[in-house]
Order: sequence, then C-alpha cells, then structure tokens
Amino acid sequence: MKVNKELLKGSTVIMVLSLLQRESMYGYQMIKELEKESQGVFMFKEGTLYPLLHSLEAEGMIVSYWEGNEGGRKRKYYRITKKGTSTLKEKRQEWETFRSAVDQILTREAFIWG
Amino acid sequence: MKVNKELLKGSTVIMVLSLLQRESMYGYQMIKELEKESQGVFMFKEGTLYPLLHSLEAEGMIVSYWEGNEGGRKRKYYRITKKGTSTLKEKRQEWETFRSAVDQILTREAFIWG
DNA sequence: ACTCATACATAGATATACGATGCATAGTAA
DNA sequence: TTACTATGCATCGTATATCTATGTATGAGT
Repeated sequence: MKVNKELLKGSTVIMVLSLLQRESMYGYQMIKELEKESQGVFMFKEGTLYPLLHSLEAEGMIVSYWEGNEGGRKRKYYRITKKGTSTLKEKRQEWETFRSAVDQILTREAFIWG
Repeated sequence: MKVNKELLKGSTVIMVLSLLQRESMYGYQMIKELEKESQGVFMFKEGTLYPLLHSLEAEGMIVSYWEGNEGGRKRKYYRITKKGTSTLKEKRQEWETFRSAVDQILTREAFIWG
C-alpha cells in the first residue's frame, strides 16, 4: 500500500462495490484489478478482502456462486445485488462529500486578501 | 459527522496540521473551525482531538503554550513546528495520491468504446 | 522435486475514532 | 438563587476495520 493504510478505512466497501458494478469478479481478481487500476496504490490483502466479501454477502449487497475454469481450481464469483447498487450510490455521494470537505480544509489559503 | 466515520481515519492528522499551518489555535477553536469550514461535515469530538494533539506534540509536530484571555479560562494554544510543516507536506502528497486512486476506481466506465 | 502464482479462508494483533464522563469558568434565563 | 448553556481541557473504555501470519489446495514451469 503506497498510502497510509488508515486512509483506506471506510473506502474499501465503495471500491469493491464499484468494481462489481462493472462486472462480476472473484476475490483474487479484485485484488489484482484494484492494484492495476490504482497503479499500485491499493494492494488489498486477503485478510482484508475475504472477510469483507463475506460480510457484504451477509448484508445482501452481493451474492456469490462457484464457477470452475478449465485447468485450475474453482473460483468464487461475486455479483452485485440491487441493494448493493443502491448502497453504492449512497456511498459515492458520501465520498464526494468527504473529499470536498477535506479539500476545502487543505486548500484554504492561510491569508485572504480583499 | 455527516459521513461514515471510518472515512475520517487517517485524515485527522493532515487536517489538524493544515489548520495550524494557517495560524496557531487552541483545541476547542479547531473543533469549531473544522465544523464551520467543512459546512458541518467534520465535527471532531474531544475524545478524538485532544489525544491526537497530545500525540502530535509528543512527536514534535506541534508545540503548546498556555495563554490567558480576559474573562474566561486559560487556553492551550498549539503552534506547528518545522517538523510538522514538513510532515504536512508529505501528507498532502499522500492525500493527493489516495484521492486520485479512489476516483480512478470510482469513475472508470463499466464499458469502454473505441 | 521444488518454487511460484493462483485461490479461498480464518484467528489474532493493532490502530484509531467515538461515546461517556469528569472538572472548571462564565454568561444568561427562569 | 438556581439552572442551563457554551466554552475549554482531559481521560477511559469500546467498537470497528485493516493487517499480519498462517493454513489449505491446485497447476505451471524449471
């Protein structure tokens, strides 16, 4: 992880749901995809992702199904549900609010003229 | 707090240092200032801020000094140090990296044409 | 045979913000 | 006089979420 891992807290759910909104994926694939798309900023650990997927499934945000691929072990795919889509929408709004607020604090000039 | 409190994790330090970069402040003032500037998004609790200030002081990022004001109890002001300024610079860069990476994941289109 | 990448999973450690609470001063309303 | 509110600093215990470490298993390449 290239950034303070604490920064990540609270944003893992939105990222996972966002990935699954595009297409159904299996856990390992999500880890690789996130690392690739963020240019190595996000490197989810199994200990982070798998428990998260299980809890999202328990909450009905996503559903899982096993699928076998030729030569290789079976993969557990996850698909986003309607509830998950609606939650993602809320979380996107929340992220916008948060991001704007932080930027507001950080970019405010020390002194104001006029 | 208007957003998921977990989102806040990892960004408290940068916000406090950012405030103190502009001017020296006392704890209570920081809480009010953050709430005002973020339009109520950030409402730091005493249980969050004071321990944070103490640890930042222990790390040499900030220094404190008491100052009495007429009519009213003394206030403990905090001033940012050179080390704090340099840390703030790093954390700003870290925030930029994080923010860009999250946005990259969130704004990616589900399907790409061309 | 051995190593590496793939693939899912869990237990325990750690970090951090919050809720609750306490103490103290000053102004204001009942 | 009393009570409430805002101000102002502080700490303790709790909840939550991520990471570290570890385990199991398969297939490909050397």
